[in-house]
Amino acid sequence: MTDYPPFAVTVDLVVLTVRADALHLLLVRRGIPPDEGRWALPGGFVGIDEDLPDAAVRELTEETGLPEPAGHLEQLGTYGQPDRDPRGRVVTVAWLALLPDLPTPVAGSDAASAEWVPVDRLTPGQLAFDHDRIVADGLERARAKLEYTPLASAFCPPEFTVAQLRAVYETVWGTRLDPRNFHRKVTGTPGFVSPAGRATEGDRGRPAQLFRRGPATRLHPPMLRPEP
Amino acid sequence: MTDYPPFAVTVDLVVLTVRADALHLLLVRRGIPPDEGRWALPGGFVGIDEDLPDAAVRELTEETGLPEPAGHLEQLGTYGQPDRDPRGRVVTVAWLALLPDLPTPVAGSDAASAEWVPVDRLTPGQLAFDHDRIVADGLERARAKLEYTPLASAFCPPEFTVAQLRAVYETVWGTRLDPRNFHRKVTGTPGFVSPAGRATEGDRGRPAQLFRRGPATRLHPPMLRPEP
DNA sequence: TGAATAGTGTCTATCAGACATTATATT
DNA sequence: AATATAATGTCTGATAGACACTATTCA
Repeated sequence: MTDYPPFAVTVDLVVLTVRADALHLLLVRRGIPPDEGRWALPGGFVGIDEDLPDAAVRELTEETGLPEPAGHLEQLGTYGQPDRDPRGRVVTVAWLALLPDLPTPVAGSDAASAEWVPVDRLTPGQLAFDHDRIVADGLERARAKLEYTPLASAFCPPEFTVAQLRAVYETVWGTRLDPRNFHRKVTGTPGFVSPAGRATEGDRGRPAQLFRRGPATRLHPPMLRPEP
Repeated sequence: MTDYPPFAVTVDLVVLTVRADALHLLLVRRGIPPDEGRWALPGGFVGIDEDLPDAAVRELTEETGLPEPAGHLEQLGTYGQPDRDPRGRVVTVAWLALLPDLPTPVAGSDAASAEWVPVDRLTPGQLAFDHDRIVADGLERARAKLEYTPLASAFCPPEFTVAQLRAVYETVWGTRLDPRNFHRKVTGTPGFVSPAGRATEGDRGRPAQLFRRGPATRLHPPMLRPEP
């Protein structure tokens, strides 16, 4: 193994959630050089005996302060331009996490400086390293996956209403969807959602039925974005 | 950098092509331990100053003997289980390549032992390392991408007929598609293909119009796989 | 002329989008 | 009662699947 060039390997996380009708991204302010004081994706080095998904889950739980990572976690892509990190040759495996809005604000061991930032407030060049591009790729992946998979429910608590699910689509896509057609579509797509049997109470208006995630892993037919 | 665990980083390639109405995968027979003599994906170590896409293109051209990588190349995913390589901690960035059937057989510098293998002849456990899983992921990615992108044309030469394109879909998906509906769909989807203005000659039957790849990057509406 | 392949047309069930209507809660 | 939200129903145009038919070549 000494024959081969030595790399450092990190994981970085694009953690998205929907809160207050805006798509939010979890960012940390870097406390050490390089790029000290700038916003960056949460992440860190992979242990020499640690599997990549384990490293991603570890960073996610550390940064969010949640014992169990609810929601969804998938590999996004690997970024390894030779000059992307001034410390040397660092290849990062980026992960995309979709989480329900957390009841408690972020408070983990490393998360003193972690914050949810609305994605439409991000400006190019604002993030450290090549994290701008990683975030852009993560957003596009999330938007595309909502079309063909039931992953929108990963943004919701275990039980949710059709209106909540619709708000996820509208927020992630930045579009408006007809509530009646959306309701028909969601309840008519096999395995998308399963009735929980209960209903909401205490709100204005007629109570809404609660649903859980259904067994489907892909949507047939897909929920296509409205064309511009 | 000496503080961080040292990894080796490789690229591995899932190279697919359609020939003789069967989906083929490019494999090499390993000439050195570990797993000497077994089939494996083409690939190799990334240079310490080499970008990841450059390493993938380099391996692809070396193994296929083609100066320009026609077709399509995209990152597939990164695999880094601690025990996946007995030589030590090796993380591999896998790439998916879709190529037109090569006029000349594979003949590159390292490619003395490279061969096209029909994918339905692969048996579990046949490949070295964790390459079984990487191939499975690559196949699923290719099958899924044919639904929502015009990438099927990456399997075709620069000019192709609708029937050739249909053969790609049928081969990759392992299904039969109605030639008439397929023709209507392909020519009716904006930007999927552009007429080349010429036609085939010398075959049996009516000559077919030739097309080139269109400008679209995604298909609207998608070409959905028939449900089983 | 017959065989083979390319391409067009037609019919029908299904689906998406637009929008009216009914249902059930709070204030 | 007025208002707000949930859920269902109706209509229309577009699309997918099934399949008849026409077009153009070679043998």
